[in-house]
Amino acid sequence: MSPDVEPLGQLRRTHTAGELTAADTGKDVVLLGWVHRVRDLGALVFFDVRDRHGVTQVVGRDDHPGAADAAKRLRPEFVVAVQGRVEKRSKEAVNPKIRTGEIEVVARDIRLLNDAKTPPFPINEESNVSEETRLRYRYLDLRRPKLQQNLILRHKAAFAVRRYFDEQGFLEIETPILTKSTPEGARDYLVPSRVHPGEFYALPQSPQIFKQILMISGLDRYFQIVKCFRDEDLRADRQPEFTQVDLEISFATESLVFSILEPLMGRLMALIGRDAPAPFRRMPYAEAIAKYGSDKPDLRVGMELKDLSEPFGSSEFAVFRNAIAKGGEVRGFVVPNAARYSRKELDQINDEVKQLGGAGVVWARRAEATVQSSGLKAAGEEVIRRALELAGAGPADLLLLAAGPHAPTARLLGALRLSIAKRENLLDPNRYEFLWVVDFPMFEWLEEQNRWEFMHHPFTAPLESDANRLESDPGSVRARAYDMVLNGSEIGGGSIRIHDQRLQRLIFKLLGMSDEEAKLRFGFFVDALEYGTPPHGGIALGLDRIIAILAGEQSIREVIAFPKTAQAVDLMAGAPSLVDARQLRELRIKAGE
RNA sequence: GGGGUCGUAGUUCAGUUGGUUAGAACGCCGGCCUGUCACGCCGGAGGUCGCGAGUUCGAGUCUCGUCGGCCCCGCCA
Repeated sequence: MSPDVEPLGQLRRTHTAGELTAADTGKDVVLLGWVHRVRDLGALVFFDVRDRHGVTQVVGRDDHPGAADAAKRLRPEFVVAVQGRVEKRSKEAVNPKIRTGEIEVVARDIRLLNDAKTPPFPINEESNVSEETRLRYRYLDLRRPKLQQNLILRHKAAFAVRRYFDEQGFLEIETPILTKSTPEGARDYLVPSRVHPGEFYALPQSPQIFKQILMISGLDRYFQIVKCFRDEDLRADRQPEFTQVDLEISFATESLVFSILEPLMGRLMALIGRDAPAPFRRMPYAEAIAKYGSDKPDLRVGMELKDLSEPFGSSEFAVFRNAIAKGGEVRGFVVPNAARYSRKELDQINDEVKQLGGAGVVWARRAEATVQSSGLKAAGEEVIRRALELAGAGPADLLLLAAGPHAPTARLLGALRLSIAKRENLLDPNRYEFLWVVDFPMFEWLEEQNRWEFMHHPFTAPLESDANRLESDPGSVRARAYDMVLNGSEIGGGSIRIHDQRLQRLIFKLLGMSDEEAKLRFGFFVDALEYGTPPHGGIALGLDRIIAILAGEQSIREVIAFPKTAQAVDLMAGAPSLVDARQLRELRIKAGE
C-alpha cells in the first residue's frame, strides 16, 4: 500500500492540537500533525491528530464524504493536514481525559502529507518497551508525551538558569571544546590534530581552568551551560557527554556561592510546583560519612549509622573485638519495623553485603524477653542486648552491624542503608532534601601509588585554619570544597580556589608534581595566576541529574534527547564506528587491533 | 576489568521433568459497523526461540562460549 501523498500547498496551521476548547466552537481551523489513533465505525470515522501540544479528535462524516473516505485510509503516524470546523461535543460525547475533549473538528478536507511505516512500538505512554528498542528508534521514542515533557522541562530549566544568572550580573561566555589534555582526573576524549600530526586536543572534562582565567581577566561573574566529556564507565546517572551549569564568581566566599545557588534551585523547583527552602542544611564531610556512610547522604530516610563498639570491645566475639583492637569500630543502624524479616531475607541482606565487598553483616533483634542475633553464639546475649539498647532498637526493629576500619565500614553500611530504604519503599519521591556537604578532605592517600592525590581538583583552596598543616599533616587538611546534594544525588560540586600562585605551587609540589611537570601541564595557568588574580570560587551543577530528579526519572537517559547505552554506544546513530582509511592516513593514525 | 539480571512473533510476555505442529495479549492485514475516544465484532498473516558450538534418539528448555540491553562494584579531579 502506498497512498498518494499530497503537498502542504497554501495550508497553514491555525491551531495546535492541544488548544481548542468550547470557546472555539464554530471556528474554521487547520490542524497539522500525526495520526494518533483511528476509530473507524463504518460510515463514521474518528481519528486523533497529535502534536507536541496535545491531541484533538477529528471526525469524518457523510456531510463531507471526501474527508470521511480520506480518514478511512489513515494509519497511525501518518502526517496529515485537517481543515474543518470546530464543533462542541454533545454532553455524553465529551472526553474529560484530554484537554480538547469538549470539542471535535468536523473535517471538510483531509490531506495526507506523508505516510508512515508501522512503528515498532506504539507511540503512547502506557506501552512499556525495552530500552534497547527505544534507543534504536529514538526518533519515535521522542514522539512519546513523557519524553517530550522531559525535554520541555529541560528547556524551561535551562531558560530559567539563563534568566537568573543574567539578573545576577553573570555573563555567559563560551569556552573551547578543543582544548588541552590534563591527564589528572577522568580519562580524556582525544581529538587528533591534522595540522600537527601526532598531537591531540582533548575534549574538556569541565571548563575549570578557562573559567578561572576569566576571573583573572576581570569578567567578574561567569556562567555557561556547557557539554563536558569524560571517558569513564557509564551508570544510570553518568553519560560520557553531559551538561553542566558552570559558574565562577570573583571575590567569592562559600556563603556568597551558597546564597546565589539556593535561590536558583528555588526557581528550578518552582518548575514542578515545589520550593527549595533556603538556607540549605550544611553537613561536614566527616559527619556525612559517620552518619550516612556516604558523601551524598539521602536525608529522606533516617536509619543513621552509630558507633556501637562499646559492648564489643571486651566481648567474646573475636571478629568484632579484633576489629576494634586494630583501631576500627563496630557500626550499625536500626531498620524500623524489620524484625519481621524472614531468615531468607536476612540471608539476602548478608549476600548483598558480600557483593558490596564486605565480609557480611550481623543482625540482631529483640524477641519477647530474650534476643536473637546471627552473632548470639559468638557475642553472648548480654552484649547483643547492650548493642540493641545503645542503638535504640525497639521490639519491632532490626539492628544491622558491621565491623572494621571507620570509613570503609561506614560506606558499606551506607550502601546497605540505601538498598534497604529502596526495599522498604522509604524514598518518598515527593520529598526533596537539599544539603551542602562541606569541609571535604583536601587530599586522599593513594595506597598503590604511595602518594597524595587531590580529592576535588588541584586548584581547590585549603581551609585557612588547616593550611599550616599542609606539609606536616596533609591528610588532616580540609578543603574549601562543597557539594550540593539532593535526595542522595550529587547534583553539584565546587570550591573556593587558590588565587595565590605561591600556594598553588606548593600544592603541586605536595601532589608530587615537579615545577617542570606543573609548568608542562598548567604552565599557562600558573603564569596567569601571577598577574593579579582575585580571590574566586564557583561551582558546576549537573543539569542532567537535576532534570532527572525534577522529572521523577531514575536515569538521566530519560532527559537527554540522544543518550548512549552503558557501553557508550549511540544505538540510533551507530556511534562509535570505524572510519575511512583515508581519514586515518590524513591524521597519521594507525587504528589498533 | 568484575558481579548480577534479561534476550521467544512488530511489541510486551507465557512456555511444566528435555518430548507431537512454540502459545497469549496488543499491534498488523482483510471484512462488517453512524457517536467512538484503549471503539466493538468476524476472519487472517506473522517465529533464525540473540548468535555459535556441545550433550542427547530428541534442545526454546541442559552445558560451554559469544554478542547485546539494564543495574551495581572498580573507575568517574
